[in-house]
Amino acid sequence: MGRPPCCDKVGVKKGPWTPEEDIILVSYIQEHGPGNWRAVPTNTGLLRCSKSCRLRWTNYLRPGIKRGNFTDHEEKIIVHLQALLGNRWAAIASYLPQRTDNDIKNYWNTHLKKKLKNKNLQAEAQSKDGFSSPSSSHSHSISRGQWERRLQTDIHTARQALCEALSPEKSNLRSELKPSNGFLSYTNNNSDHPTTYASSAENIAKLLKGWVKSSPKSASTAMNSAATTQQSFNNTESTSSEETPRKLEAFESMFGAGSGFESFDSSANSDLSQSMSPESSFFQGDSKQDLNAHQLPQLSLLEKWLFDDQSTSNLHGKDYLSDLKLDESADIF
DNA sequence: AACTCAATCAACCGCCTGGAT
DNA sequence: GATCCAGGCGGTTGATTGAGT
Repeated sequence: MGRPPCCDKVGVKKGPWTPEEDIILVSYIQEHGPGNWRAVPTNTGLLRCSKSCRLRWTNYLRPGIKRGNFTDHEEKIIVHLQALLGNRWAAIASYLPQRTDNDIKNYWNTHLKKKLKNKNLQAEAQSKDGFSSPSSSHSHSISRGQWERRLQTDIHTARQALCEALSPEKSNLRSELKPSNGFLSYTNNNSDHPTTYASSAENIAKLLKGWVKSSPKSASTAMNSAATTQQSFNNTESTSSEETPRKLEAFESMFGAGSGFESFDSSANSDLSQSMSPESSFFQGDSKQDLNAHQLPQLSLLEKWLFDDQSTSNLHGKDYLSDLKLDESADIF
């Protein structure tokens, strides 16, 4: 027989997470590290499904998450990776480790889809005026040879744009995307924003700021519990609102510098590096989904091709392209 | 000030895959 | 090999927020 069920759905709480729940979850993960989600609700007393706990952690609480304000470069990367990989948000997110797949998905659905639609409309309008458009609606009627050439052109265009997005003035972003073992791995070179647990405390603090406004009573309860957990205020940077600065200081003192969460980083990051590493999430996901074993080396080829040094891009681009069987590479789109 | 509507995004749902039994 | 479950993923929903009237 298999394992017991992850959670019985009776008595499981739904809806937005409260700061109290966040604190409980974060405290538990600090102690035990992420993983074994099934045990989280029972061990913490949270009336949440294990899935919900995992989601809350991966999408909101885990360290190193950047929220809001997608940069132009990130936008370009998302657009081009979406063109290459389709709606495989986890795979796309693996190239932007500071972003969650949910965030990218939302951003795509709310912003980028519209932008691209407008662009397409413009292109269609132009084609009606006599301009030819590569994405015209007559594409289905073109011959296979034409289609293959067009595909190669599209791939080349996408690659150029992606290279453009990644270099050269975007060195800060590029520093985050380094080829490793043929794939991409994340290294955070930004000393201003180290990937420590404090960053997730900031996330919670930000959450609290909004939450305090809407429900000051329960917020103070949460903050009191946080404050009683650790009395010493060694506040370094306060993101607190003017209304509740001391409460947020209390919270940040709990999770911020010197709170012991740094030790969590060193221990938990090894776990995280597995759960968060681009290659693991990317290719584990692939292996589980539509990509078969034959397609994996092609994707790594594709990545190599995409992120190869631009100076050799044309030459190698052709080589890699010629290695890609058209029928199979078409599946990528 | 009150209302409507659109935009945003956190969270849920259902499905799939790999691993455990 | 069959069955069951945990974890992961993409699609979708619904509450909240902000802009416009």
